[in-house]
Amino acid sequence: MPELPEVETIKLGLNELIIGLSIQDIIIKNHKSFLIDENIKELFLINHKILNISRRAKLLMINLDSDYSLVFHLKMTGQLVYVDHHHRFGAGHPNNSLINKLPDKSTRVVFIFNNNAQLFFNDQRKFGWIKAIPTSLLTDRDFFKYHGPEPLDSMFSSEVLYKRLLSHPKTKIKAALLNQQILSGLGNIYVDESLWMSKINPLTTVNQLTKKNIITLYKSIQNILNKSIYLGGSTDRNYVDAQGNKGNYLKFANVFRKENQPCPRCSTLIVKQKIVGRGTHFCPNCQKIKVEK
DNA sequence: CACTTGACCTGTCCGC
DNA sequence: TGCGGACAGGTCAAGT
Repeated sequence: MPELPEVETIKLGLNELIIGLSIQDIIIKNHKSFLIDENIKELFLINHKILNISRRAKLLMINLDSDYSLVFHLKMTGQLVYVDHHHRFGAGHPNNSLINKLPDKSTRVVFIFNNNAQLFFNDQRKFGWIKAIPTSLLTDRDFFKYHGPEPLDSMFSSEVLYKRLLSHPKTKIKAALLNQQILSGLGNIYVDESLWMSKINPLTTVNQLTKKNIITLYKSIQNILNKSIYLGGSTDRNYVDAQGNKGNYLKFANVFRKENQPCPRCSTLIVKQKIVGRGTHFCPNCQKIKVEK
């Protein structure tokens, strides 16, 4: 599930909801979701205040005044939903059905705050995880040493993308863009959407791409991610934001989950096929493999 | 080095 | 209606 825009949307939501609250208790219903030493929990988490929320790649961090951070990876089906039962029907709390049913059978961890509101970590497939890590270790030298650049960072450029892709010349572009070490934050949805916008066939190897292809790809990635953040991310199945609301990006998607529907550019029917182990959507007409002469 | 498969889990959908 | 298999926004490890 959550790729960069979804995690960013959750971050923006939590920023409006939980800054300044302190953690009163943590109920762990599924211990594999949050392996935590009891002493660390008591000393650095309980009774500590939330300073801010940040994101790196697909990871979300809740940074505490103990100099510890809660790090979340939502994997395929993770959700982080804030519920204030005392204000459930008040301003800013949409009366949506999900919120009114929490906790439910996929609730794995519950954080209870000093205002009695709760943050639910739900995760149907149990792939997601939470870790408590000293904030000082959450750097690109340390915890994020295997992550590529942020696609929306001002330091990221088409030259950076070109250079990083070219270190894997024989890799198919679909696999390269899913590789978090090359570029972080993209997943299956936004890779397919970016390749369509750039008119690049997902099976093209990196060394078959022209510099112009990569400039186009760079711009497409930034466009699509920004658009998706603006639209609150993509809800394919499980994803919801910090208040339990679905994202709207897929209403505007060009290829993802559009198999057998006409390509918005040329009306050829969109194809879905398994490429590098993932369901891949593309237009067989305007995303042809072009070998450089 | 690049690619495939299987694992981790639960739930849904589709065909028989 | 039931049952089996395929498939699902992600990432690892192991084997070819």
